[in-house]
Amino acid sequence: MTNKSTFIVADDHPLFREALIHAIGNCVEDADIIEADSLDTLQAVVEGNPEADLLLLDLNMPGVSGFSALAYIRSKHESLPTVIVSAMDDPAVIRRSIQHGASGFIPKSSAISTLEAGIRAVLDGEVWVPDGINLQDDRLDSEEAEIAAALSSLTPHQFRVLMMLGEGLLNKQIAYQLGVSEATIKAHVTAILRKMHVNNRTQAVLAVERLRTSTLPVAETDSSANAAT
Amino acid sequence: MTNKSTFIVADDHPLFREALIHAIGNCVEDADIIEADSLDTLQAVVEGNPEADLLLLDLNMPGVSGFSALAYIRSKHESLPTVIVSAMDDPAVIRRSIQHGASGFIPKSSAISTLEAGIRAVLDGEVWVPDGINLQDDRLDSEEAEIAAALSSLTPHQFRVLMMLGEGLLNKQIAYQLGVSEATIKAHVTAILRKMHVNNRTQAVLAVERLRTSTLPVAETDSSANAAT
DNA sequence: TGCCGGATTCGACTATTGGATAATGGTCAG
DNA sequence: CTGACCATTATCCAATAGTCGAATCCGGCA
Repeated sequence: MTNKSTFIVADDHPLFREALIHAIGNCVEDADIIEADSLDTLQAVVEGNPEADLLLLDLNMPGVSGFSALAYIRSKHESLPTVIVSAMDDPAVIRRSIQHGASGFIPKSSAISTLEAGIRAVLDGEVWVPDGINLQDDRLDSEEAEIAAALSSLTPHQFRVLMMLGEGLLNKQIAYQLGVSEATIKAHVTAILRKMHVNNRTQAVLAVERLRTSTLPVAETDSSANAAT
Repeated sequence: MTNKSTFIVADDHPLFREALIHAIGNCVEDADIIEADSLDTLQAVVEGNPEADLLLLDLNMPGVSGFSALAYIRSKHESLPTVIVSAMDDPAVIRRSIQHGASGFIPKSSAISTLEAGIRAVLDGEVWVPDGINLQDDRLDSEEAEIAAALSSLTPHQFRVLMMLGEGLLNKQIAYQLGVSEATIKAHVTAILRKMHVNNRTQAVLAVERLRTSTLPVAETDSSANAAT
């Protein structure tokens, strides 16, 4: 029992899941593999297997945007090492992944041997990123950290509803898709707005969007304000 | 008259505007310079000077997100060459700028001589981008092109309102800031939703967000897979 | 001058959203 | 078992959002 490892592979692309599973097979013997191809299944699988040894997570699953799922899952399951497997190999994305709690980042363009090396390293407790990526001192943008903290305070249902808000759905549509009454969704939305410290759904969606990918450029922050007149 | 050039410099950072103006002075004699530091002033200036020779536009002005302003202004003033001057020097951003109609892209980190070279090249009718950037065949993402097309169908007021929706403002707040009644804003919003082919403000905001910066990763399309087996 | 079309404006009406409160049932930890 | 928290639903109410029709303004243009 104790030496049988459990892996969760979350990616909406079946062929890619297969590739990942194959690579895992080369890293450990006798591994339990659980697959997820959507936010729904991912949540169910993670909740149902809190003792899993590793989560391989695609940054882009249907129903989840950018770092939201990573930040959320990490906050709920701190003992579950998570490796991001993404088509983006932008250094900024890699750094932000680690800052949001990932234990590794493996570009989808990696060679199989690289992929396996990454998995092994993380299983050994290391933080693994591609060669040439400098993690050093830079910290998570404070605004982004606040949003991540707010996300971590959400319940699983609330998180799911928030992601659906992020698709521009009406309460009524969300209620239908989740099979509950509109009143329930309204209660969730109210709770979400409170926890995210915003006043309406549009602002909640904008907050989530900031965890998507590019916190724009360098945001001139400093400077003035005077400009106005 | 005819040989006096008019330049529009749009950037919210006064010091940087000054630097740009100085560089322009080294490129042409006797130039009329008009400055803009916000979406409001930019719109006013562009509308009021349709015969300007060149627009130097920052990608990040308060009140405008990413490529929205570029796409919009280009569609309304096709004869106004526009050069993006941005702190981002990501090749993808440069390519998308050109795809959205810019005649050039000059990183803010450029040497002054480079900046001037870029301005001269564009004034000569060329398309100028930093060395090493390959513009080649790739086309604008079709979804992004649809959004840009929708933006180009908006009236100036509608565009301004849409950008304010993008900040999560209420109709009431927008009405106050623009000095009109809430009913007017509601009418604008309705028109915007129609033209953008969406059902509510949140979806409109999400569409605009897609022109912000990173059309996420490479959208799995191709590949994948092979890595496997 | 006078007409046309689009942009802008606005009020009235309806739909959706946001917020407060309350009640029920399930789960989990102490 | 009991209390704490979550999910669910309902009801009621106030605020916001969105639609429709209409008046006004404004820049061409015959």
